[in-house]
Amino acid sequence: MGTRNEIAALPPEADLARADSLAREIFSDIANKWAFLIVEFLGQRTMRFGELRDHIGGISHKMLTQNLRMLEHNGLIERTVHPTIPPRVEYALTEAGVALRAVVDGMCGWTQKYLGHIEAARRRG
Amino acid sequence: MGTRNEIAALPPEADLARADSLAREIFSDIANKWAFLIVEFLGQRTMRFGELRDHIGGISHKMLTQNLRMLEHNGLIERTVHPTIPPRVEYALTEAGVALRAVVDGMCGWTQKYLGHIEAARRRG
DNA sequence: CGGTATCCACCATGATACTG
DNA sequence: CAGTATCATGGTGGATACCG
Repeated sequence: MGTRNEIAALPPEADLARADSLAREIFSDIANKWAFLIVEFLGQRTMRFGELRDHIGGISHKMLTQNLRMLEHNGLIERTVHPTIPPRVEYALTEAGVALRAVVDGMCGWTQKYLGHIEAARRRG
Repeated sequence: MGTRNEIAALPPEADLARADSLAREIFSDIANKWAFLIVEFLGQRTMRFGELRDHIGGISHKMLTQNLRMLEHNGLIERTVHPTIPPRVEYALTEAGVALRAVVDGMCGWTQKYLGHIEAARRRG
């Protein structure tokens, strides 16, 4: 996506949204704020469970676990357990995760770019 | 916020995630499946309420209304009422919405590209 | 430290009905 | 056709506690 031209010709991908149910299911799973934030932070570097929780902020232990499991199940992140005491568990993006990171970064960039626009819209309506 | 980033050259956008609460709030509002699907379909063309509902599929009247209001409130879509009988209401993307569409398209493309990868991951784990 | 399980409050959501 | 309101209800997600 990144530098692909505007809206010009944006074909097949478009109908993914209504396409087969598996694609739709995956799309719905991953298009949520926690998944995006996790991908964003793991995109910066590999992190441990606690680091991730602290960086994200405002996420409960349970939600983080749940989303990490979901992302792992879908092959976006890889979980490495170091059998030390205390345990050390590292999470890293897979290739698919890195690819998604580009999308999430696009969204981050979008948010920054249109922050003013949005504030203005809110004041109006 | 830190304008320096540890990784290659994925700039400031990265720390938006933890940046000011307004950006975070907007990010969290919009990073959800319904918002994405609405943006995706309105990106194809302007649509009426019912059309949108039918194209998206599986969304309740209430959820659609709610999300449309949220997107309008944030200045991503524009609502035009034609005072006919029966009423005709058209929804279209604003400039900000069109820009977000690029992101959503990226996500659609990603989903298609990694569908096989994901299926494989699911079978394994 | 990280994971799992349990409990429970609350809210998001769907269904339904009514209005303009 | 589109919007709003109301209601119930089940599921989401937070808090807590305990395990490895």
